[in-house]
Amino acid sequence: MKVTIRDVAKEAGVSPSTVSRVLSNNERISQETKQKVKEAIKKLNFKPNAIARSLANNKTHILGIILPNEIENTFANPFFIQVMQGISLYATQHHYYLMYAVAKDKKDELKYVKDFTLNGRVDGIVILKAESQDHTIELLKEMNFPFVVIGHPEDTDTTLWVDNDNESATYQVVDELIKSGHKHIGFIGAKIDWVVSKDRLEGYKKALRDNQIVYDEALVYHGTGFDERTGEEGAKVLLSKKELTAILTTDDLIAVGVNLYCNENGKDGKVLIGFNNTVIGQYQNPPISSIDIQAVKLGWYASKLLINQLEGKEQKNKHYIVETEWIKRK
Amino acid sequence: MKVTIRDVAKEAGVSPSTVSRVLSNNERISQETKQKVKEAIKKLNFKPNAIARSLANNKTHILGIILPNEIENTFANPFFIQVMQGISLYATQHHYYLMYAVAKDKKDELKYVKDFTLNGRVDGIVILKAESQDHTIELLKEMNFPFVVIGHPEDTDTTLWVDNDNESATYQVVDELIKSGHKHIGFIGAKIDWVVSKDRLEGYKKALRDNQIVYDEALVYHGTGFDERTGEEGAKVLLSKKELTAILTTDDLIAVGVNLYCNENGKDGKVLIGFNNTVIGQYQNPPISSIDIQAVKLGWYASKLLINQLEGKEQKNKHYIVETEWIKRK
DNA sequence: CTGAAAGCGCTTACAG
DNA sequence: CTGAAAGCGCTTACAG
Repeated sequence: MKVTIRDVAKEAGVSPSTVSRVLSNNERISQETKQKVKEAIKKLNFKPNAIARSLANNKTHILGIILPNEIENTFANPFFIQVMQGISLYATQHHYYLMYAVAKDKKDELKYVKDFTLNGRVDGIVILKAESQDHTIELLKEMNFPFVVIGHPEDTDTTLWVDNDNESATYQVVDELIKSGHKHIGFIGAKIDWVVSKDRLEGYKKALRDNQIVYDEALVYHGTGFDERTGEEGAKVLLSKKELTAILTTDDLIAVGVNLYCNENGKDGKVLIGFNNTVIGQYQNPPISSIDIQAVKLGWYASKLLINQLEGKEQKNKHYIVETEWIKRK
Repeated sequence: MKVTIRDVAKEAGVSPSTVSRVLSNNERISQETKQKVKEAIKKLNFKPNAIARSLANNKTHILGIILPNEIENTFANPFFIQVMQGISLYATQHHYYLMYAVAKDKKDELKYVKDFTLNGRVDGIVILKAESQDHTIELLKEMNFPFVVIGHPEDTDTTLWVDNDNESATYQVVDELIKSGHKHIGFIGAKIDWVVSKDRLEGYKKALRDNQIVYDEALVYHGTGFDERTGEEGAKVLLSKKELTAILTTDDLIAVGVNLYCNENGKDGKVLIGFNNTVIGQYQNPPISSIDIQAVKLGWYASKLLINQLEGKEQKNKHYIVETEWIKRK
């Protein structure tokens, strides 16, 4: 039923080896036989079996993407699908395929990584969030299995990664806010375990310091995730202690939560800034300013780094910093 | 380096065939040898190679998901990632894996479907959007390749599919609006080529008819996608012709666009309804009512239908209707 | 430039 | 209950 390389060989009057060589574009094949084989391939509508190739080559040409544990809260956030799109953009152009798995928690994540790698399902892994002391990353390194991290792993030298410069992004915002007169600027972030949270807080601190403003813990709140609840909770906690004129949050959804709390409690008129430049921030009332992290590009570069490594290409850059863009609104 | 079934066989003092039988839980293996083999597997930390298994079995245990062409506009919409999560939920429980591809347009979609199927990369395909006269679906049927459609294909008998009852969802809303006094209800939808658009319009029409209201084309606008632009455009067009007290749209993002236009042009105070129950609608000012289509469930059932078919299970239901829920706000 | 043979790591019908 | 052998559909080192 299924047409194989043998059928093509018979049709073209050559050996299977020759057909295989034509398929892989081997140069030591005469134009003439190449032609014959190509015609036979066309005539029989032959498509090489990807699985058999993988087995013979010991390469799947598949990348495995692990969507991280906290995703459920965050599924409203277009970050993940945009990253997946970016990964896909580069990968398909270079004839790589993509598998994904949704991990319920960190343990689940490890399970999938083991499954994907040890059973030979994929050639490389894309990790979508780095924690400090990340067990998944440790395992992958130990196994010496190719992977790339979107985010900022602790070990920045040997690991492939792509990230924004989150520290300088928040630095820039806070610095500008201070220079335009704001004295009490709040910070509301997600889990402080996440490297991304730490980086963003660091820029906030540094900007204060460089402007001779004393860092005040009472203006900072660490929530659980990139969600509205964190925003509402954070606003409630911070605003009960201090008067703030601006609040920097680490996600548009958090900013939306803050906005909600402020509107409901007559605390409006504050400058609010989020991250990710989502539609939801854009259509808030008032619209929320946001730092665009360019998730598609993050995915694209991650894909590029990993695939280059898999193809054994020399690459000077073991990581990329994707520019952020502060979209000011109102 | 890599430990294979032969190493395990040697370690356990049996043949590779026996190891294979233990792996596949063949019943005709004595408890004793089963024990020996299991110990050897553990000792050597053996993991069977998925690719080799696939080749021998002629089954990949992989499902291919084609994310449709119009997705770029719609990436803000959590629908796709939720569906992917739902598919994953059922699939991983049943030891299936997932590949995805992002299709730029219909032609691209066909290309991926051909690639996935003809090269033997996947056992089944999930299509995320049905058009009328859908070439992808036609091809899959012609090839007799297992697939499931999320949405409502034209051929509802032989094809596996999962959908909401979009017609009755809009019927219910419009009927209730009329009964509570609304006489001029607008309808703003995405491309009318899409089956989902047709179904939603159909429910609107039927509710009018059942309430002895004449259908007026001037109250209906068909845009290009599930996006704000369609909403803004639609609002502009419809509201220049008629006074409307309520507008039913086929997506929260469309409703957001309508809201924007209304707020900016002093046309506020209208009852606005969207689809998908997204965070963005929820945090609009005023919040937008929405019909929750339960995208995770749509994915879950699609996965279930397809996998059951692949496993050769008898199934009476060749399709599922996932309940919608009208989330009323304000 | 081309072919025969062995191999990738499994599975399974056949034989015992 | 278990093993030897052939096979899944490719690739590639070896020989010519």
